Amino acid sequence: MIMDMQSVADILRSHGFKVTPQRLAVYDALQNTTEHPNAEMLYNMLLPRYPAMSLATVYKTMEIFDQIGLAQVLNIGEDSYRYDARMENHPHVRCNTCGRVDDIMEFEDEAIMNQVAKLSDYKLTGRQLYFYGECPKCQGKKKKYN
Amino acid sequence: MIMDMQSVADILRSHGFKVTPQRLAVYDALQNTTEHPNAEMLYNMLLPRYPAMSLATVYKTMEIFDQIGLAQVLNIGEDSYRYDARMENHPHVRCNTCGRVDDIMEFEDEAIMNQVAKLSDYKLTGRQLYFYGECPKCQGKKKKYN
DNA sequence: TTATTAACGGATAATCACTATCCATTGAAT
DNA sequence: ATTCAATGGATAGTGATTATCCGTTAATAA
Repeated sequence: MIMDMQSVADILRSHGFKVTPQRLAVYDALQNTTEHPNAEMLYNMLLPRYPAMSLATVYKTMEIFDQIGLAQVLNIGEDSYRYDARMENHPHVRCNTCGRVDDIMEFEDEAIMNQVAKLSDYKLTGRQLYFYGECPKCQGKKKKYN
Repeated sequence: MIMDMQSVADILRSHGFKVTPQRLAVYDALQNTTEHPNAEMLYNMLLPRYPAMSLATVYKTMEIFDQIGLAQVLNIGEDSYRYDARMENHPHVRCNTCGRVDDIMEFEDEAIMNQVAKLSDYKLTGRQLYFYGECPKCQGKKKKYN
């Protein structure tokens, strides 16, 4: 769960990818935020320290991270993908008012998987569970999204 | 759950939208398929009978249906949206091999909603549950997606 | 340490699903 | 039947993501 830069470098190399300052910087930025940034948010987070950073590099890096299991891609029903460095499969909640996306950790989903497997006849390999509502701070405000 | 064309017409009118042959045709096509088509699939389904149909009309119609509760929009992690005329909230499963998307009906999700509400402090209003795996026909074949 | 080279980063063009715009046509209220 | 705002179709525009190109760099070997 905790992933230091040495481990990230090892995983990159073990999959035949080079270890570059940009890739480590992207990983570091993603790991040190809880806001599930999209590519542009990551780009803007990195720009102050890496003025030469390119948005294309962020996309290419995230594609690699997704491939080799260093990040997962979220499709929360917005116009862009969001990224998450937490690799344990867990549900997400988005606030319809402020747009923030939170992790739901410690969610027990084995019962769900069994129920779905039984109802569907599929051999299940993954899942994405998204919930929508009002976050604690926004309850009572007027909706902005959806 | 069963929605005849008269009811569709009434719902459109009651929301201030006009009833047009195109809108009824789109609804009819969507209701009579189980494959969760995206806009282009719907467009191609309609083309033989409505040669003047426009892809833009499909998109505009689906946006209205989504607004007034005649269809729901799915984000299954593909490059396009899929649509579903079944309005009861229910999970979906996509086959990683053939790409088909199936409904999971009769899924009991009250326990999940309660669990998530407790873990998140959100006031929940909706959810989208997506599962991935191999459909019965594809089990044993080699993966095509993801 | 240097040489070599395939992979990489950055800039930018291209792609493609979706949306906005424009205008002739049409549903529906009078 | 008349009127007119809403609509459909054609098409241009948008914006997130991807592909391309080329000078640079990480990694391996000399």
